Amino acid sequence: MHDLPDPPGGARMRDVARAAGVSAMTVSRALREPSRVSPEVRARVEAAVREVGYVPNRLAGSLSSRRSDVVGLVVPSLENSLFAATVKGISDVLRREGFQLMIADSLYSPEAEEAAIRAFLEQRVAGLILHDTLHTEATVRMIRRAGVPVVENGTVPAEPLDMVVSYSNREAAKAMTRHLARLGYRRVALVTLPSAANARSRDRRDGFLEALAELGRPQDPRLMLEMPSGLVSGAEALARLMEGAEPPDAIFFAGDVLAAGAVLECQRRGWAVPGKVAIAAFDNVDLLAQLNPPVTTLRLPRHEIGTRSARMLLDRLAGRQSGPAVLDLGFEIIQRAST
Amino acid sequence: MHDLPDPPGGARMRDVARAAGVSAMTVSRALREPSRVSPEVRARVEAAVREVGYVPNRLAGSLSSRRSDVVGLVVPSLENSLFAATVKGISDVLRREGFQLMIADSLYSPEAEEAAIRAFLEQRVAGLILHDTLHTEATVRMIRRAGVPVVENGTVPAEPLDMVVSYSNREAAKAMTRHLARLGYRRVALVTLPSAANARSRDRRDGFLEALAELGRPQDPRLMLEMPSGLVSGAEALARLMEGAEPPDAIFFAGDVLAAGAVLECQRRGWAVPGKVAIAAFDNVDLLAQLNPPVTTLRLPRHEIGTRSARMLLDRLAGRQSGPAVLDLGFEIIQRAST
DNA sequence: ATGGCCGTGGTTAGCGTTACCACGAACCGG
DNA sequence: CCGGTTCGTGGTAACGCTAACCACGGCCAT
Repeated sequence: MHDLPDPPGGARMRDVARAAGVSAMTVSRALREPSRVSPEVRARVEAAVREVGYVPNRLAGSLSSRRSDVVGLVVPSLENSLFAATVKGISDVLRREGFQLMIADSLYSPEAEEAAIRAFLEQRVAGLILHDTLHTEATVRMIRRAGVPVVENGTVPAEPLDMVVSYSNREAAKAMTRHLARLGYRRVALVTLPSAANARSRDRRDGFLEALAELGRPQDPRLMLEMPSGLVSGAEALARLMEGAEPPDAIFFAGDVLAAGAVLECQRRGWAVPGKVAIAAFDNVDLLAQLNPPVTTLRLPRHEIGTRSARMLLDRLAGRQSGPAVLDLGFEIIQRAST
Repeated sequence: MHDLPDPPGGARMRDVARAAGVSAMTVSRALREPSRVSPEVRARVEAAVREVGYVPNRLAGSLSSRRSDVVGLVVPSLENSLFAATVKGISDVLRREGFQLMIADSLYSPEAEEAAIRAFLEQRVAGLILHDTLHTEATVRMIRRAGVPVVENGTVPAEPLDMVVSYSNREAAKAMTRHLARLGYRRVALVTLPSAANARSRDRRDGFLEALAELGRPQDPRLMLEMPSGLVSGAEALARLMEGAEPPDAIFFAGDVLAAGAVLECQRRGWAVPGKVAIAAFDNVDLLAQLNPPVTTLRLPRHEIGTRSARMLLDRLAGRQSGPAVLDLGFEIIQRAST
């Protein structure tokens, strides 16, 4: 909280009004509903605005009108480029509609998310977009009480808070697992991010297991691994899985850039991919297409999740849409040379 | 701009006051300066806050106090992970100090930046952090008039608006060019991002040329190329440079992931790096360390730029620091196997 | 002509908070 | 034991804007 040096240049609406020879109310109208003001007055007001360098005070405006044009967004991490695509999609839509974006990271912690959401509600955001679907009880209560519309993004949750725009992590993992089986791989391993604080990881693991069950294959704990995020981590996962007694013939890296790290490690070890082991990834980062070999992966509508989330939120705010809604945007398998 | 559904759950300060049996003013104090209120009253107020589910309205608070706890940040792109590190640094500091982050992308356009800044000033942000140093005249006027503190980040500008936290793109490019010369490379090529709307690219080119001049080497236009961002683009740059009559023996990719794209292309073509051609990059993205061979690059203090920028801004807001200041955080060469 | 109605602009009363000042009660040294 | 601090609290007036009325003049239809 700190000083707002308005004083010297801070022209207020009444200064504009004086300069234009009208009342403050007319200035307000000329700015927000130009059609309700005569053309001459409108021109005088516009000239006066430029003359005095007026910058409207939305704090005052929002307080008075009880509306806000700020949307709060919480992502698990600001550094992960996967979320960046979604953020970009959100921002694109908000900009066009004249909304502002307030952003915070939850660090994958529901408590940190709660703090961020509380701060957003204090700023009286018009709506929230949350990239995690796991919330504390206090968070849910707070949001309900505030009556603010919410879009959740990370996966398709069992009990949506309000609106949802996502793809299904479970279905995506299941589809890729089946795909690998169809290609003839018999021992498919799964590497996920730590599932403890990450519902998406759990969903992917569930999808993987479901596919195995459908295929009538046994679960083999030696073929499942949790690894932290990062290229190095992917290389290590590869090493660990391959040095076992019955190594996998295919590895599905269900997260982040793990798969890329593994492919690069295969290069170093001189292992043929998919000759020695096939590798599949979860997210279509462009690096995967450029690796040697290019990596089979899923195309997830990251950017569209952003645009549709923002649009859905704004529709609700504009009263164009009413109830909760769940939008599953699906996914697509991109078969490349690595499998 | 849309409806703020305060009504049902929207407890105001006076509701808390009533529940606690004190005046609204006392509630305000209990919340902001607990030490100035007796322990019993403080406890009653805290209980009342929980009881009625009170969420302070910072719009009203800021309007009244003429302070704000929101910082506006403009980055060129929300998708580029290079900026993500800086954003993260900023966010980390702001969170700890109880500030909020409003973010927008300029798309590398000064006009879009102007629009974003105007919107931020309308929201009465306490300060601005700008990742570009190229601004329209109107932008400069607006910021000056608003009297809001600003930190610029992208490079060390000729005429700082206010405060600056950065490394010098020119010095960094110069250092890497000298480094390559020292390693014995005779024909060093430079690939930059399009310099038209990107002051950083120009700075890097200037640094490169300065180094050549110091080394007494001629400029060779066939050894300079501008390419858009991306891995594919790096591969193409490599191809173009190498198919010339007198190809370079080293290429300095001064931006983004171009270098990575080039190394991957070399793998595909079976070209030894650095046997056939040496490759150096500009930014220390972790991919570069994992490629085969690992790529020589610069370590730039991206995260620290964020933390220091935020801290400098908050120091100014707290009156702990006064004048403009330029902080050059330097860089470091990481020599790896690719050169 | 005259009543009503639109199109325009002004007036008033907040929005929910904080700054500022006032006030009474304890407290304290001379 | 009394004038002056200090401490804790409350009242009031903004902060800059907008919602909701209200006023006024001109215009048409009857």
